[in-house]
Amino acid sequence: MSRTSTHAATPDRRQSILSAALACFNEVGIEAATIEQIRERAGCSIGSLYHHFRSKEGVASRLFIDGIADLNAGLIARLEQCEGAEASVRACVHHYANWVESNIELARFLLHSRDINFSPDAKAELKGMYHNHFGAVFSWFGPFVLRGDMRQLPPETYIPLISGPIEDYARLWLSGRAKPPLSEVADVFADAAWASVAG
Amino acid sequence: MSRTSTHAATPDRRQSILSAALACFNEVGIEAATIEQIRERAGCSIGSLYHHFRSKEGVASRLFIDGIADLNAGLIARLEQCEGAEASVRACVHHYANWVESNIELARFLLHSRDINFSPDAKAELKGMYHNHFGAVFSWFGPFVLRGDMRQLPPETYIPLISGPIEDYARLWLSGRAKPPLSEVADVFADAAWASVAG
DNA sequence: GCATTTTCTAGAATCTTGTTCTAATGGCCC
DNA sequence: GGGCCATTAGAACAAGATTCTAGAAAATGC
Repeated sequence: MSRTSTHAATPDRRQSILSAALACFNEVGIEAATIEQIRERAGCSIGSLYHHFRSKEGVASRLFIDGIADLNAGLIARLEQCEGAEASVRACVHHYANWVESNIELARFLLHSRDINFSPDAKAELKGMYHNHFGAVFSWFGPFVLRGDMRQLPPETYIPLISGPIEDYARLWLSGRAKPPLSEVADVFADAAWASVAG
Repeated sequence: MSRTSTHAATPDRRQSILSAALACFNEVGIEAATIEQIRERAGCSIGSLYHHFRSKEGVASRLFIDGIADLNAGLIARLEQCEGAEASVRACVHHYANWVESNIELARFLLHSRDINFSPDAKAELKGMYHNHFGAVFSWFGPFVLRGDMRQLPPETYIPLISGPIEDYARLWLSGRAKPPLSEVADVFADAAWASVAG
């Protein structure tokens, strides 16, 4: 048809759709955001949107999965530069705080959206990711527990103990209900995290 | 029209709709649950459903608000029977654990649904509730802080420190990713909570 | 360089589903 | 009985997600 600018090749349609969707989702929520709004903001057609993502949930899933992947990868990278149990535990808290402050919009989306209707594929991808991540985390911390630097507790309790509070606070902060920035309170949470798992 | 049993007065349509909706929401999520599914499960008509609740989100809002109200009221009642800071802090954790175990379906809904599109009315109701609740909680704990039984920290950090871990664990447990029941691990979290805020 | 295949874009048509609207039913009080 | 209100029913409507067909651009093979 007419060679309007809309048909302007494929610079990074995909990315522009993700950005547009992130903004829309954060403004009104996944459910209330319409394809039309996302389409308009991304400056693309419906067809294009559905070509890159299977559905609206598909866009949300991609944002979610890539976001978590980035957060997780950063943690592993940071842990590998830590010496000892205490530094590692503190790093978990500080990494979380840093990441949220550097990725505010994405963090808002991740922490706000617990009920995306993942497709079977997305579910599988997410499950695999979690499996690898927790595997890596536990093999990092395992030796500290064995050596007695960290207390032995039911395995499923470590993550809530270490990350639960900072995550909860991040939600408060992102929603505007808490004022002190994460960087300012991160030490409080790092202290608490270490105190709760120290050997 | 024909006097079928469906038109059977008004025993508690309202409640049956709420129960049906809760089940549907938990099975497939708020967005994916259709009015038709809820209607069928509740054994009522569309008109009846919309008579009792303004919209689908209206049903979700009611479940959410009433759930939070019950959880909060229980905490206040329990705190009033506590002597001292440590017992109070521990009570927060244990109350949370008990409540979730006694209200599994509702808890699953509350902890899973962060992005209900509340109507302005619902938003106002929720805001008022939180205001009262946090007011009550802080006036309960305030004296302990003044007296030095509890550490002085940025006010917004107390709740994440005390409730964050058990809440996070509850999410894990409700989603089946953690096996030990809440009652079994609650002490771990109560210890951590107290350690993080003790004076 | 040209043919072909694959990826991408476009937008109309369709289909699902939330919501509104009108009519009817049952109890209740006078 | 007759008016009145709360409740129920289900058809009609509208909004919006998704599918479908057609065509344009890029990539690939020769």
